[in-house]
Amino acid sequence: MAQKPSIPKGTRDFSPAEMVRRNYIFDTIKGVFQLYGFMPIETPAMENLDTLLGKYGEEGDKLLFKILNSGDFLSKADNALLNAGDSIKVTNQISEKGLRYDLTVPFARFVVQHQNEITFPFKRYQIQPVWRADRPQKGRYREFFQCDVDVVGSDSLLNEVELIQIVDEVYRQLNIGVVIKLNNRKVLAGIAEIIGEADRIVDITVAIDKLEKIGVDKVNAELSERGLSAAAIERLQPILALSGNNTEKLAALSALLKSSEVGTKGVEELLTVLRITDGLNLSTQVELDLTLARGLNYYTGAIFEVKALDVEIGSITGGGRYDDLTGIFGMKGVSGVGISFGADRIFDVMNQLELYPVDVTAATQLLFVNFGDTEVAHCLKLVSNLRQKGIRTEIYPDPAKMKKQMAYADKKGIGFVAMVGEDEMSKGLITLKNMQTGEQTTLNLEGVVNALKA
RNA sequence: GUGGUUGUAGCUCAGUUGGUUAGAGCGUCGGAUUGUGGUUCCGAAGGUCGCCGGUUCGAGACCGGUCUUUCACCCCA
Repeated sequence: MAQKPSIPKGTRDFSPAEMVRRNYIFDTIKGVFQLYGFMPIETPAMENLDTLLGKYGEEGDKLLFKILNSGDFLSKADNALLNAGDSIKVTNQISEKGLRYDLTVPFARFVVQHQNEITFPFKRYQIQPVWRADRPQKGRYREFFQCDVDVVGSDSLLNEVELIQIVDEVYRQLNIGVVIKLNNRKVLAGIAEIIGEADRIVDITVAIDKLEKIGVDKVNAELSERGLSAAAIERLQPILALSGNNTEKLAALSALLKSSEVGTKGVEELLTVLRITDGLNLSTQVELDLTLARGLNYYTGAIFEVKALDVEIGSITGGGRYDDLTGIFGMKGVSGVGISFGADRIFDVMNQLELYPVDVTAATQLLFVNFGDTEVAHCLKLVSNLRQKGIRTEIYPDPAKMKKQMAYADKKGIGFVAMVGEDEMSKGLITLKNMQTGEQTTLNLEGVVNALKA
């Protein structure tokens, strides 16, 4: 063996057995999306860098995969910058395209670009890979699939509720136990406002997002490190200490945020969403979580995150409302809300918990043994006939030894083998072997169909 | 981007304080069985020990770099 070929860090190959399982996940998600009236779109893997840059924060920009310009790209670069080793500025000169980082921003670009062809509210879903130049880690890949559903052009909170229903339905079908965490950016803005640090909302949210993980003391320490005043941190404490069920938390929050207009609006939104979902008999628990703040900073209203209950793997679905994403591309006043299912993490969860139904295989049902040219010519007709009846049928391509052909069927998990040699040909029959029981019977075509359909 | 971890046959892994020709199980291929798989038996193929450099009479083992794996941090699906 010379050098072993390999694939880039953080990417994966998927075998047939894995693809069958992944497709089960994609098909389930797609099915639910369609049930709620969403239509598919696709966008290119690469976007112009100016579409992507500046939408995900400073960190996000760093994690973008950039594509080198074609041709003699160095000739257009500034030698002074090259010699100075200024990677960032040189990058701008030699790269103008990048791989998409998520599906939401390309979607916003799509909406603006096609606004005259779109009927609003526009409900679309999109299942495609995205790329992030992150360091791989548990449940973290550099290439992974997102399954996005978004509604743009409607302010109604009914959309938020429908997204929660979709989450509930998808995970009910996949049989994954989850909790839906809900928060609202306006509430977070309100909190920042009443503690007198309205412009530090990002620092505040990033820190309190870690509450559950590192505890209140370390959160306070981090807030202090991020430059928040001791007085502000002091005023934040009642909020960090909030407890009880959703209703109790919201009541307390409502009082705390009374003086903040935006905060009060956020509380109202949460109340509305929770009131409606309460009446829907969902099997998934919806939990108000004020520490839920991570995620893209273009969110302006609801924020969602879904965590698996039985596997430690970070969030498997996330999303929220963004009031002005299209504004960045020159189309004001269009609000959108959406969520994204992380297919690769869902795949990991399903694998760990072995949650696939037994019949999730698209394996061949019937293999015809190849006995030679004459027999093949005869069998091909039978094969076509069976395929037309919807039976997944193949014929072994080479006149190999029986043993080899049988072993092939065995390893591929093919349930039945058909043998048609001279004898069967002359009688117009088929010898059918059940690979599980070893039982063998000679039937006509109709008999084979019945045996396979049973 | 920062810090730790990993790398030996297709896969999972042994390999002693540095010492001749690097092993096992599983898998693959062939045969026992030229119209019968799973079990059994026999046999074979398959390695630049991740890569590059260094120390040494001698390196799979030690040192440095690099890539890869994996985990944490930042951040995030």
